[in-house]
Amino acid sequence: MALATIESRTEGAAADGRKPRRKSDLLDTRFDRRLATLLEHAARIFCEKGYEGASMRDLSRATGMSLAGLYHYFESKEELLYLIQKHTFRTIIDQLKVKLEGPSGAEDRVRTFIENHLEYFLANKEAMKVLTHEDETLKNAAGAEVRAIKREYYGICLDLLEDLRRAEGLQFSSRLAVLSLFGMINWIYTWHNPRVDADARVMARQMGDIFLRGVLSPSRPQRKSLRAKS
Amino acid sequence: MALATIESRTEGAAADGRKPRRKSDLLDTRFDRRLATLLEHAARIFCEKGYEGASMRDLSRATGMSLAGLYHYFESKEELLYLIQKHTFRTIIDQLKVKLEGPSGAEDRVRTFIENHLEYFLANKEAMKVLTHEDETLKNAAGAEVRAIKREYYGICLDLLEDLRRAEGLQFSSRLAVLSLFGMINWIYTWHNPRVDADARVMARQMGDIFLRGVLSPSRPQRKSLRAKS
DNA sequence: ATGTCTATCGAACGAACGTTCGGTAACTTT
DNA sequence: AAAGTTACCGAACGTTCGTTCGATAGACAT
Repeated sequence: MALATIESRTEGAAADGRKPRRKSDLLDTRFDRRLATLLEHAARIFCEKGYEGASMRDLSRATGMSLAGLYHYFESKEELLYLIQKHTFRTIIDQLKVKLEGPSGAEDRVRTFIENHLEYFLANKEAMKVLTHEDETLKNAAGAEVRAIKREYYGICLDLLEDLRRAEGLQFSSRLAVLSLFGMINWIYTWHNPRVDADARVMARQMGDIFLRGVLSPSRPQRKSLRAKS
Repeated sequence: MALATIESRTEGAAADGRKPRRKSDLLDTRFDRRLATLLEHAARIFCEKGYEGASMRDLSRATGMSLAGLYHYFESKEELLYLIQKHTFRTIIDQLKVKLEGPSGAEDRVRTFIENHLEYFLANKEAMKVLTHEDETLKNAAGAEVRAIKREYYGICLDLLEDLRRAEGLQFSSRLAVLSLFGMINWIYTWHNPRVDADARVMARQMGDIFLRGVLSPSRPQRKSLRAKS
């Protein structure tokens, strides 16, 4: 039930039932800009204390806006999380699609995927941690919508890997490959330290090496018996 | 301050300041057994709703024990999380050490690590998700202790990988390798479905293949130029 | 039989939570 | 100048939270 409002708010003002706006859309963008900075603060707070652990009073304190004033920009704490997750996911997907537009080899395309993910992840650590960590937090319609976007992202990666598998004439479980890759590149939010770790470009190169060699190498004969089997 | 109590409770009753127990230790084990089942229920609830989202009333309902009665077995919700995390981590490490006792090749030892991790993970999904997901939740002394155990576990894996690197005369960043591996094997809690995915043994084999080939393969010449670089 | 210890409970406490209400001051449109 | 809209606020509401208090009933020791 909340989703209807959510969607009308975020999917273009022209579609909803209100009167046509006569003022310049400057006011519209002022609203949007203010909302955007609220979302930024919220992402930081959700990142630091977790969604459940964060309070509206935390956000009020961080933004200097009164508790009641916040509700002028969204209608619930849940919608806050929804807006953060949806925007973050859409942005990373849109950015990826642009980078995949030109023709390129199957391996390069997978490397582009990894690089795009890590670049966006490290440039938007807080929002990406909220996206990753609060994966199962949203329920109902809003949760379903975010989960659908996630499936789209997963599907793109799966397609890239299956293209690669076909191009190289190899055999491996695409599902396991995607999920292993996602593990590698998502887990990063638990450990990456910009003062000791390389930047996104370099790390995409290194992780891409590990993953792609692992997936592309022919299975070499086991040096030793791998435990009793058959 | 809470940690002192926590430690005296969990590190053997003989060391604390109480009178020597005259009753048979049957009562002691009854207490411990009851506590253990409470911890099991708590792990399931923390797993389902997250630590912050779970309430003591949830635990009371799930166990059939009154809200007040729970506090006979631990002194705070925080200690509950601490006990779950500490016990889970210690058990997986102890189990690993046993399996690593015999002499074996460097690669097999890494495979043993992966297999042990996945086996324990899938056999104790709930506790392991709580361990993984509520990584940064505990603060102060209890948090520091769990973090120290985690560092021990990380260190074991790092040593195994450096042994392997030396044995094979290869060059790769051990830090990145460990953390990539941890990503692969920890991320599993977000997707593993026993009805569609293989069991721990098989998955350890497959993930081990990807990871080890990736780390062990010599860097093959790039088929295509990898973007403009130099 | 009496006193101590263990396990448990109903009821309550104060704090914090997400959210709402009624108002106000500034700005826009008429 | 009047009317309407937008952007906010202080104060409160009802709920839920983690935790504590005082009591009780059985088990065990003296």
